[in-house]
Amino acid sequence: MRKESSQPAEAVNPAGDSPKFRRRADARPDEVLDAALALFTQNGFAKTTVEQVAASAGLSKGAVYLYFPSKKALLEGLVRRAIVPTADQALSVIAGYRGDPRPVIRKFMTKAASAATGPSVFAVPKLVMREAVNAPEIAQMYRAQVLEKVIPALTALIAQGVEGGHIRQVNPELTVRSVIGPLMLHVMLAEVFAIQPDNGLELESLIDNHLGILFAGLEPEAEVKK
Amino acid sequence: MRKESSQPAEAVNPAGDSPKFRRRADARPDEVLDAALALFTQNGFAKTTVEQVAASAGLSKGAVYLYFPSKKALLEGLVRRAIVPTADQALSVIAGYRGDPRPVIRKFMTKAASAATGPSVFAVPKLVMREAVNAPEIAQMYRAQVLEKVIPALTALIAQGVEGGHIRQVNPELTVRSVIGPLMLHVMLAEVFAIQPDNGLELESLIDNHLGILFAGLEPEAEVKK
Amino acid sequence: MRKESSQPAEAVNPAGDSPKFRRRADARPDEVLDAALALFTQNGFAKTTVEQVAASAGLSKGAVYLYFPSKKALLEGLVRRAIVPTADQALSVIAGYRGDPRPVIRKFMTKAASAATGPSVFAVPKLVMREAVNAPEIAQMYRAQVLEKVIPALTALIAQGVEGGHIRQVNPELTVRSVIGPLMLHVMLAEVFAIQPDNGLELESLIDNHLGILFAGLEPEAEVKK
Amino acid sequence: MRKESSQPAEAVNPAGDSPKFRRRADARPDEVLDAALALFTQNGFAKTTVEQVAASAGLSKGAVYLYFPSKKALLEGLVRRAIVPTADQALSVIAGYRGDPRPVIRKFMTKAASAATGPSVFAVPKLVMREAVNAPEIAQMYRAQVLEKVIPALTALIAQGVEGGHIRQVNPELTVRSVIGPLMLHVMLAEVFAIQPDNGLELESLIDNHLGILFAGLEPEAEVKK
DNA sequence: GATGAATGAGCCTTCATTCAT
DNA sequence: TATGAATGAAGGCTCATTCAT
Repeated sequence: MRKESSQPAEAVNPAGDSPKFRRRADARPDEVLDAALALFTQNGFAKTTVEQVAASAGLSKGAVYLYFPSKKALLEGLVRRAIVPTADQALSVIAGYRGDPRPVIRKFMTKAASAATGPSVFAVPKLVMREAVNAPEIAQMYRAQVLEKVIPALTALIAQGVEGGHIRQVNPELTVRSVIGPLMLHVMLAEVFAIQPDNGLELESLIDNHLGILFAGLEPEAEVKK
Repeated sequence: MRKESSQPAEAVNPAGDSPKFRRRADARPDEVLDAALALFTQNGFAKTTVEQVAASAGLSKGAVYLYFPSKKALLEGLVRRAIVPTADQALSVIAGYRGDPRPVIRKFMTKAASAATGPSVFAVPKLVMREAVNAPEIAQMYRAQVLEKVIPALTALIAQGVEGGHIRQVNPELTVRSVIGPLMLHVMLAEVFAIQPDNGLELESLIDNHLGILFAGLEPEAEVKK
Repeated sequence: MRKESSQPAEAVNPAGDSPKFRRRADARPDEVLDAALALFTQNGFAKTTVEQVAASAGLSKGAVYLYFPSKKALLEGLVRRAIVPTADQALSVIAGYRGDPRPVIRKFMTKAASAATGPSVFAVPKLVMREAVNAPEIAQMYRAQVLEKVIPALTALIAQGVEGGHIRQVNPELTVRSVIGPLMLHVMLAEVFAIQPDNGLELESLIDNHLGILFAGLEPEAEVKK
Repeated sequence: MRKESSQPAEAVNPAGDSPKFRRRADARPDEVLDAALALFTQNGFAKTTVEQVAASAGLSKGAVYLYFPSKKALLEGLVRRAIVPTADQALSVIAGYRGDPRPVIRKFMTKAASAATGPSVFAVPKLVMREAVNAPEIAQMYRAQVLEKVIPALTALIAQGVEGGHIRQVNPELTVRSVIGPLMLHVMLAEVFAIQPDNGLELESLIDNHLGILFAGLEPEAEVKK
């Protein structure tokens, strides 16, 4: 339920941990990032002090700088850590699929939603959106590493669906917004404004309702009055 | 030497309430807000200094405090100023409508999109989203004054559409996300990450494509394979 | 005995100064520099904090930054303020003189020595020497603005003396070291190591003794056993 | 993997006092000092970190503290190491000489200059001058161990030369400045400001030119117009 | 002896806010 | 009203020094 550390943190220190003052070796950077993620998410980047991060990770302020050269590097590290699994997961589902895109889209959405149970999965994207203005390099990194992989893949998925006649003639690029947008808004409303549907933030229901409409709307023969 | 406000500030205050030559009268606060909006949007709240706002509005730093008691009050003022027209516009379209909700939804979306040509319409909501964490009172205000008016209204619109048999049996609350989400994502991608479809940020195309799918998906008889 | 401010500080505020809280207008930067000079001289640049400078100038720490953008800018300002009078004074004595250089050298040395009564005249050059390593831009500035004016001028003075047969055939460039070096060493020993001749730091005696030897050594007919 | 010291560290400790294979034995402190000298000279004391010194000496940061109790102790050690040979060399030349001081002065200057080919000889004095303010104890040490031996010795040398009628009636204490000052200035200009005569930093030429003038100026019969 | 992770004090710099004029 | 000099609190970052291993 916690980080998927890029370092094999546990393997390094397999023996029973001694109480207070142990060199947690390579686990430390990840612990710092965990603390940073929690605080950045809760209070925003600007309002979080390095000292808070350090304290929350059980270190002194100076120690943070042993692992990250600057406060901004924490943000960058956070994004970098989240990037690989995210993008890979997404792409592994979509990769080179041919046929009706709807089952794949459902799988994709379900995966995203189930991952979203823990707070950490959407935390980074949200952080990136919020801080993009103040840290354009990081926004750029996220764009290059995540968005420009996931969006084109989805676009291609839809495009081939159109070409294969599995779904209606739609603009694939724009349709990607129709696929993801509702989920994003749902999460945003909930986490930014604490606005939830009456019976809670049930991602499953949201996805069911959303895909019900979306998939019907993509039916080839569907024709509508305006 | 004074900056000409980009908003027709005079129009806001059309009544002849200035004695003889009061300098742009009560337009001043509005000019300050204009400056603040531009800077907050561009650089974020935290990275914008009061002095920058003052300079950009053609005032001295101290003068800003004649109109606004604190920096945060600028944000609040910005939101407050944007709230009334936004909510009213939205509600005036939706208010107590009975029948197929789709034409109304189209009108609503078109209105939003056409207003969005200028940067200032989505600027405030985006600002609020970004700064909600740091200024919960303001998020709360926005929620109370805008979201909790617009969302329930849309929900009701959809609900009565379902009840009247004009659209399929969907969850109205969740369907609101399906209506608005794609537009929001479209704008966010464009403005935060500079990701646009190949032929530019055409809101019209987006809305056409989006509503094409959405409305088809809402057709009462539409039934889909999964 | 104090600063030769480049700003007409007194002229700005001619009326009788009111007690505590007066805007000292353009005098402030100079006051800050005075404080900085004293502290940098006494404790070195690195060991002096901006807060000390501020306190010594009767300001808050933040106020220093109203006048100087950084701590290093204080050093730069110090040097810049000292540069113009120094170089000009020196050059005005030497400028385009023709004939026996010795009287001019005496005048030059006397001027330097008499100026050296106050602490501030040699303070800046000493500061520059000490901090040259840490602030190469400043060393460069001093070099360009002072040294590369004064040294070539003295070199030319000596060169024409040699050509005119007023002094012996010496290497003018190297002879400049023979002219200035003893004075510099004298001051350095006194101020860095508190080493003074038995009867105090009498610059006059030093110059008399030094020029006595130097001028004799420059006599055209002088010929020596080794 | 260990750095080869640029100084013949072994030569310092020629006696066979190492058991079998003690790693470079007591050379370690010397290597640390070598590294410190290089870095202090290049970047100044304050801007050099202990870690840099350690790295440059091929040790860990902690190991430096096995040999020197503090950073300042490095400076002290540097000075202490340089003191004995310097002072002794100087004094051995001058000690109790009777007669015309000029040949001795030439020998003294030549020795200093030839030693100055390597950077290390003047490095310590220059370091001391620069850091004297921040480390008064060290300045005091240098003064007591070097300056107060060398200067009085030179003074005595000149004094007996005057008494013996070998040179003109000059103030011996002040004349010491005339002897050493030019060399010091020459080196300072070159190393602090990179100002050299047209044909390079030829100490030989400088000394020839300088002593030519000086010795002529000290001639007993020399009498000059002012 | 040797390592290097960790500490903690300290300094430069920024900026919202105040207030004498 | 309006100014802008001045304040003071706070935060990012560095680095000499310590200490468990």
